Amino acid sequence: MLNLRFIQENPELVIEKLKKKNFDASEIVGEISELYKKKNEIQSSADQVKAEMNKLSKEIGQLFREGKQAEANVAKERTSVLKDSIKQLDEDFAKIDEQVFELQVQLPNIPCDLVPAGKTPEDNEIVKTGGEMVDLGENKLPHWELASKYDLIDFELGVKLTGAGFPVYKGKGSRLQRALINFFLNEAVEAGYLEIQPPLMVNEDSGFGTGQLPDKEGQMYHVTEDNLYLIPTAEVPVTNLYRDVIVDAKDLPIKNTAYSACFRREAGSYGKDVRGLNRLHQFDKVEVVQVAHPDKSYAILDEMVAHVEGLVQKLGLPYRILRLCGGDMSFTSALTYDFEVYSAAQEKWLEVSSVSNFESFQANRLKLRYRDEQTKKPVVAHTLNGSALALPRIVAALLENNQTADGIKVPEVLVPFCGFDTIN
RNA sequence: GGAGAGAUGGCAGAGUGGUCGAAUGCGGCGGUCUUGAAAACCGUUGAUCUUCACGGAUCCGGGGGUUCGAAUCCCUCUCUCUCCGCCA
Repeated sequence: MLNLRFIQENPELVIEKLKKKNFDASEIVGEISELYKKKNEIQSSADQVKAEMNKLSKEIGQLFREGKQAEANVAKERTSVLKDSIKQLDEDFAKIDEQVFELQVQLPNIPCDLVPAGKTPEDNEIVKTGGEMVDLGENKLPHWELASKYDLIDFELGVKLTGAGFPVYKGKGSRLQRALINFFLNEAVEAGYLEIQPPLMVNEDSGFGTGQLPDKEGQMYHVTEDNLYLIPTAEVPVTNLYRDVIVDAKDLPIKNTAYSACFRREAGSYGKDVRGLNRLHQFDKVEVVQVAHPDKSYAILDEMVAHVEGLVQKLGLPYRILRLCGGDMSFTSALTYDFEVYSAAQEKWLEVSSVSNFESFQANRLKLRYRDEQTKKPVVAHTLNGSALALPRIVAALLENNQTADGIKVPEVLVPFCGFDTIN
């Protein structure tokens, strides 16, 4: 969420910048401004009355100790007016504070200047294309057919056990998954990330901290009995490690990586987008998260993009990197790069990673700060994260792109992890 | 699931109605001493809101109440720990 003071001091800027996200903030910002002024007025009145009350209470205590009962009782009578007034002011304050907060959380993050204008995915900017496109010829099979041909993934069994979108991986299919997870984690650890194994369920506070709640409630599986949410990404528990934390400036950047299963309800998805591995309710992903000094966060974003690029290159997949346009970006992001790999049988690009700088948007919610070395004061940090990588679509592309008449070739980098070089 | 205990500053831990944003210890920071370091000693060390500033207000798990006055008393919720049961 955006800082209140920042909104108050830069209303025009906020409105102008949010236009790029196709968000008309003028009404909300206007209301916030008005309420904020009122809030300050109430607070200053309340503070004054409270100060008087505190003073009076001390005097009464003093009188009692001196045994001046009568004087004390006279003074007591004067407090009742103050008391009522405090109660009223506190109520008004709480109400208006709540109103401001509700408006505040409705404002999306401000996109950074690099973000291209646009409304739909077609407006995203392709910043780089890499890897070799393969020509599979006539007999190419989509990954779901390959998965069934080599008995790697059983979608029907998943339906039997749970429902659509919960595939069962078998044999070399399962081992390939495990190999990818290990490969990705090793690469991240080598790049200096600390490996974390987070809980797969989080509470409401954590959901709020990273921005899933309150708005995207419907995207997460909710265990109502215990009021816990299944994580849609390891970003949620890992970033929330730093909720309500003030870190030393010298500990920045903090680099964490985590493998986790991810759970998404994907309400509203339908059609051929959900075929095979293209869109699942449960999938595996390795995530990288960083907590950064504000001055460094954009350099770090580039570093993270380079890390993810290294992964797809090592896997030998044709890829492209997109800079998301204002209309396609998430609510919380200031700048996002998406990675897509080309799935040669489906003949389409599949999103496999999203790397974002949230600047202080999450950190404001999280109360995640670092202590400035000069001023010794807490300053809100920046947070970033990226998939490195999400497995299903990587698997889809690997199966499709590497298919031959004799079987599916496994990328060399994965062979040490899975123990075979061909699926046949 | 049953029974009990507890939640205080970075950590440990005191505080059962006013002088308590809170003793003390550890840790952190600055200094003295030292060739340097350690030890010792001295000082310092929470956050938020508000104000140009002085200052003021709020915060002892969350919410509510009693009182002139609450970390302290009452109600309620949440969470944690211990023991028993069950169990990977």
